Amino acid sequence: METIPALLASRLRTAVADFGSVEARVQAANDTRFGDYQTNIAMVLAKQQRANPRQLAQQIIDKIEVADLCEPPEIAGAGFINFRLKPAWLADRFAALVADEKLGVPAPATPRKYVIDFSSPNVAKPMHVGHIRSTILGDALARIAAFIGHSVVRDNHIGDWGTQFGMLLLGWKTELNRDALTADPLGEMERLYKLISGRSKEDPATLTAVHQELVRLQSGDEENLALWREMQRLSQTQFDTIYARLGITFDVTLGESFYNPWLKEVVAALVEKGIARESEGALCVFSDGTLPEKEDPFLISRDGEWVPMPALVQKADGAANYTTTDLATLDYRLREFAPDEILYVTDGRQQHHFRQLFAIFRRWQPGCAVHLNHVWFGAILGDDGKPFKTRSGETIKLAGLLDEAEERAFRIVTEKNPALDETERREIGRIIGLGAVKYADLLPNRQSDYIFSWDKMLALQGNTAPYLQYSYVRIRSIFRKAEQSPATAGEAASSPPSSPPLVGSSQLPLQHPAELALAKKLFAFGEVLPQVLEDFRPNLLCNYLYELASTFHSFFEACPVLKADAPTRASRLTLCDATARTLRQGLALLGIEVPERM
RNA sequence: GCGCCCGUAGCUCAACCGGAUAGAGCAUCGGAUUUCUAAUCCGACGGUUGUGGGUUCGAUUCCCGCCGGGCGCACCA
Repeated sequence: METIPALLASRLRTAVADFGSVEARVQAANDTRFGDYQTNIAMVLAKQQRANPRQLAQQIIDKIEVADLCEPPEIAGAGFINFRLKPAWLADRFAALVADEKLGVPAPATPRKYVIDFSSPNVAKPMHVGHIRSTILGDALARIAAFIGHSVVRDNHIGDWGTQFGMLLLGWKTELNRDALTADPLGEMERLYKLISGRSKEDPATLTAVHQELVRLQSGDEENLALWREMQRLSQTQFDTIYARLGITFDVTLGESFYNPWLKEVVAALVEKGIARESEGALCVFSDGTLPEKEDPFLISRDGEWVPMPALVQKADGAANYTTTDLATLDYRLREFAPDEILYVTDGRQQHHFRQLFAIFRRWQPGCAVHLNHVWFGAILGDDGKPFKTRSGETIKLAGLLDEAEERAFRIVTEKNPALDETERREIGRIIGLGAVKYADLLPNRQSDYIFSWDKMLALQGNTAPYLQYSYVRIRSIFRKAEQSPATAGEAASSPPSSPPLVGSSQLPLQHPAELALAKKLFAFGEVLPQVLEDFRPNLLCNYLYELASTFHSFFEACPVLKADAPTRASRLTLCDATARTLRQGLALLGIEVPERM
């Protein structure tokens, strides 16, 4: 289903063809006084041709053929062209929207294949608040891309290899508390890591022992490998528990270690192609001088001079590192999945790493058409504006955070709706608590740092998940009542709000301003979703859903549904049904569930 | 020092590749409920968009300088 702006834009393109070539952009009017949609095409064209914008606008209006869908367009301000849709067309359009399973989201011109690399926890470390944004953001993007009609591979790249295992192995062999391991495996492994890490900073002998354990692991020592596998297994169990709670799945879960067999080849290929060379014992990639200095990821300015900032692909001790693994991973993904796009959802501190990685890859495989995107995000901060930690300076564990969210939500449900039995209150608390956490994380612009606040996150007023869920609940309540009361012929959608159109297109008298506002807001779902994927910004979807919910609540207050006369009642029920479906689908795309009552 | 990001209402944040009178929520104040869930709605208050220039019909948005903050800067990932 084509969106309204796309429809108007195509009409504009035809009308403007004689005047020059310019991209026709149509957007929803920001004020109903101006109509429903607007374009600044005449002003853009006028600037291009040093012509009078209002005159050009008039010429465009004279030529454009839109009489079937809107009133004669009007010129306003410096040269805006405003469109006001005809009520009859609006009604037809609304009927089509209601009948559309995808709620007006247009099919992509060319479906693409996305590999989305997100979450990426580390073995032997509990998942903490630092993992939440990658996990939730990546999941939302995956859901959105799939819903639009792209194909998606969800790829969890586990940190299962690296120098931390030297510490863990030594700790495991010398300090392991079996009971603690049984009770809380990740807590115990974390304790061991911290213990040895602290000790090795002061004691050279410990440091040597740590290094020996690492070397033994890397050279294939059976005992160490077995312990390492045990740590992996215990960790994966914990990850799976968290992902199950969050409703998140992966198509591919592979550790960094999986790519070890290819590391030598990658390095050899880079050397052979002259991309990497030896420097201070390490193998490095230097600038090839094709980029301006400021944009070159292999240069850095020191004291007014541009000096090399190479990327290491092999350390002086012969071991590979992060960059090498990422190159091997990238190559593997291309061979295995042949994606059009790869998304790396990580925090913003890794921007330089990915710029280097992408640049090396382009030199290594110049013909490859894949788009590489570093979808980065800002930090989560505490009240003090510093990285979010507990009072004692510990990182906040994800499992505990989710527990607390559910518990707080449960207490609120109990307070608001004590009549429900405890099982149901628990379930509602779970849905609301998890929804609140996810929504609070997705709402800010992803590149901003944001301040974590329990109160804000679980606030039930304002732009929050519970507010959106409540809109849905109110609608469901209407339909429950509609079933009880003697329904007039042929309406009353029963349980799942995915019903077919309740009435025919000719019977949708959208007249009340609140009805029209709601219908127009519903049209916008299909306009917003592609934008979300364009810049990987789910916050646009959050804002849309909030506006939709807010528009619905206004409608709900202004327009009685069940008490309205027959044709109005039917059209209002249809509005409610479409709103419920859009809210439920929109929240589902953010990984958020809706309760039937709350 | 250099690079990236940021600076918008008392607080937390928006603003769709430059668009019309910069929007929300929280907080504060005032109103609405015998009516489909008041976890709601309606209204008021609140701004020199850090600062100084520039480009433009038009700038929170683009360019330059300055002030302030965060992050990063070769053998960790």
